[in-house]
Amino acid sequence: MTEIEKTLENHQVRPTAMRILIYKYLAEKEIAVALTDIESAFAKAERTTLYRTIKTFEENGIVHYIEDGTGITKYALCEPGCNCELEQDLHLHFHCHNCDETVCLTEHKIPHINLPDGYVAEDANLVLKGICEKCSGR
Amino acid sequence: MTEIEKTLENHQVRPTAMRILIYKYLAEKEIAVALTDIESAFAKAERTTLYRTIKTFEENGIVHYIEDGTGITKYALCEPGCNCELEQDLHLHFHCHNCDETVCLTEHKIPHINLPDGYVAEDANLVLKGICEKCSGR
DNA sequence: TAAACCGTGCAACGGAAGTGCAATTATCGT
DNA sequence: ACGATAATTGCACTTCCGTTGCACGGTTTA
Repeated sequence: MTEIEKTLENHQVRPTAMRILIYKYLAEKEIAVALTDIESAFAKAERTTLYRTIKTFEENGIVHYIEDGTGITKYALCEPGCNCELEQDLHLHFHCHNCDETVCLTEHKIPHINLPDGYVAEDANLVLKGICEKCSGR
Repeated sequence: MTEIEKTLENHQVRPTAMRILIYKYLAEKEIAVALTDIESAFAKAERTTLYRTIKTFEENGIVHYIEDGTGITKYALCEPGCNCELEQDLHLHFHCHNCDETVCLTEHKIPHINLPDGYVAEDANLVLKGICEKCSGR
């Protein structure tokens, strides 16, 4: 049994061929991917299957989804031990408007914000936008 | 000439009847509104007209759009003197998952973040999610 | 082994965003 | 005041993405 299969089982996800392939794809990509990206990578597979696979991954804490402001939901593998539900675990994301890629900046957490009375924050989403490392030419 | 008409002209937008109505609607609402909200408020008007009106408003700095993570673009009037293009002018937004309303917290600015080398941030979007003042019962 | 369950494929739906074009309305120069 | 011109609006249609229902097939479990 491979590492990937173990990982999937650890998250109560049965390691089918499709799921292993998609997991591998996500692991190789260093950026957040949209459903359409996975579709073009796996042109032979059904759109629905990919959709439900990523949905299963999400529900079982294998990936987290990212709203980068493009209106298209993207996904990225959770870090080992990441707990996306807790506010202090929330990292920020960077969206490059040149290459349209979104990356997780896992080491950068969202700073705590003091809200007005009556507001209770349970979640947060911070997306910085601009030019990424690759496109800025360093 | 009313205040609203003056405001529109200040932003190089011709004050048509439709636009004045929509501006008034936005001004009365204290929360960010989606296109569909405007549609239901102005059921008699054409969807496209509303769409293009809000687009015009946006291009001329009358409203700014908000990505609150629901996948639906929302809009809110800019504060007088607000300059949404400058990073230091970016305020944050709060989305309540109970009433599904999004409010601008204009007095709360997005804190500055130090990015890794090569990344150039030009814009930012921060949405806090939870229970709003109205729904938390204070 | 039969039954239950889960994953996958196929088809179709629905909402939201966007476009092209014709018709109407407002603006401007003369 | 009038026609030319440009901006605004209405209508029809398209596209894209996310989502669901249903049926088939393989796998697991009693």
